Amino acid sequence: MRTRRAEYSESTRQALVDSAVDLFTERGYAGTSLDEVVKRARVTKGALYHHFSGKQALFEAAFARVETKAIESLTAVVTGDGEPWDAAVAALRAYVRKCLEPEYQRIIVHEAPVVMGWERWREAEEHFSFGLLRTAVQLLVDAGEIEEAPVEIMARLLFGALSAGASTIASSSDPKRTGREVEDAILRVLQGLRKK
Amino acid sequence: MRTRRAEYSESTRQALVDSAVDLFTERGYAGTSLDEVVKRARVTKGALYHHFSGKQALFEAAFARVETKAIESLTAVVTGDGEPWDAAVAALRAYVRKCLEPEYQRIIVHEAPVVMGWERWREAEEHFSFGLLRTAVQLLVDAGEIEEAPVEIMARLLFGALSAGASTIASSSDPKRTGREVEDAILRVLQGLRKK
DNA sequence: GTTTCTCGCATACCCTCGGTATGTCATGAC
DNA sequence: GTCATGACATACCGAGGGTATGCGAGAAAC
Repeated sequence: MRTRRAEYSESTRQALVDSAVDLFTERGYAGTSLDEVVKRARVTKGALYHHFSGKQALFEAAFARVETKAIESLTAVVTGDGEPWDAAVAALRAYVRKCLEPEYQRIIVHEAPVVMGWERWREAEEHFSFGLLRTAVQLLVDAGEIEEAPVEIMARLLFGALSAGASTIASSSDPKRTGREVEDAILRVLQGLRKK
Repeated sequence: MRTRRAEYSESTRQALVDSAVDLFTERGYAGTSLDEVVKRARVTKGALYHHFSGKQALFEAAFARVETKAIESLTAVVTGDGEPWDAAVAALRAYVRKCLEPEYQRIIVHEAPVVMGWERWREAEEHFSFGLLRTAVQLLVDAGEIEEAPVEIMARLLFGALSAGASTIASSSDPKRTGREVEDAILRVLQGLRKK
């Protein structure tokens, strides 16, 4: 039986992470002060330091929150029914759409590599979206849809291209048109890799 | 006739930018304090604030320094002699090599999008490496080597993929092997876009 | 039911660092 | 030689991350 105290504690922690996600999305890591985070969560810094060792740890919790939510929706797409090719195309589309969400783009794509450092970010991503993307590429290779290739590398290039594409769409004056162009370009690249 | 004062002033400014490049490369923007930059340049903060409106302006000067140097070497490759196809391949190779340089990777690829904000970074890159990469893609389209396509978008995806590839090489335990794999993968992608 | 313990906070404080305001002096103009 | 200017140097301030300590609500023990 879970105590009321444990419940309150967890609720406070959630509120802190929720507030951090909102503020990091809006202002970035450097532009967000811990005082604002705690104010928004209706606690004080003591509570924050009780749950997290510092600002970076809070960021990593925010990162994990956003990515956990992301892979919930992406996993079904990657491992779903249908031809491997169609599943891969659907996964890439879904990933681009995910990158268009403000919190994913700001926290995962833009801020995390710098805040966490590239290597730590890369390592974390193995268990989240990048891991899924690599699975999608692996499934294509296994199904014989594309030539044998170092899956890791191919997935890395795709990951870089997709997030660049999404950032381009997000900052476009005509996101619909840019979105179609990005999608077409990605499909062309993928088609070019396909075995005949 | 240039005065001695003007000369000293320019020398001080250079020293500040040089120091900033070194420290931003080593520690990133957030991890570099202005006191360290001025100490390394053998001046005080008054001098820094005379030449730059703040830390961000100093970063932008560092960015411009690193990119100006980068395009010096990249321009010849993009617009050099030889078949358009070969020139494009050479340009991509040269760009990956450039991304492997610690200062380019840290300041341009990792830090700038966050410090300057994605849109400001993108705008600045139009006049630097990205602009050159787009030229390379444009030359391929003009020469009929690849199908008609929105050059801007294709260049953006490539830019994202190449910098992700370079970051992967830089953090690899076997950079030589990873380097070859990245190169092969990029060539395959490019080959897949080629008109038959 | 009462007392004691624990831990989840709240508060006060400290130091670093980006930025501001003011003063000084080396250089250049006349 | 005198005066003006601008290229600095220095002192100061407040924001913000982090540390240390105290308090009290909830849980456990009796």
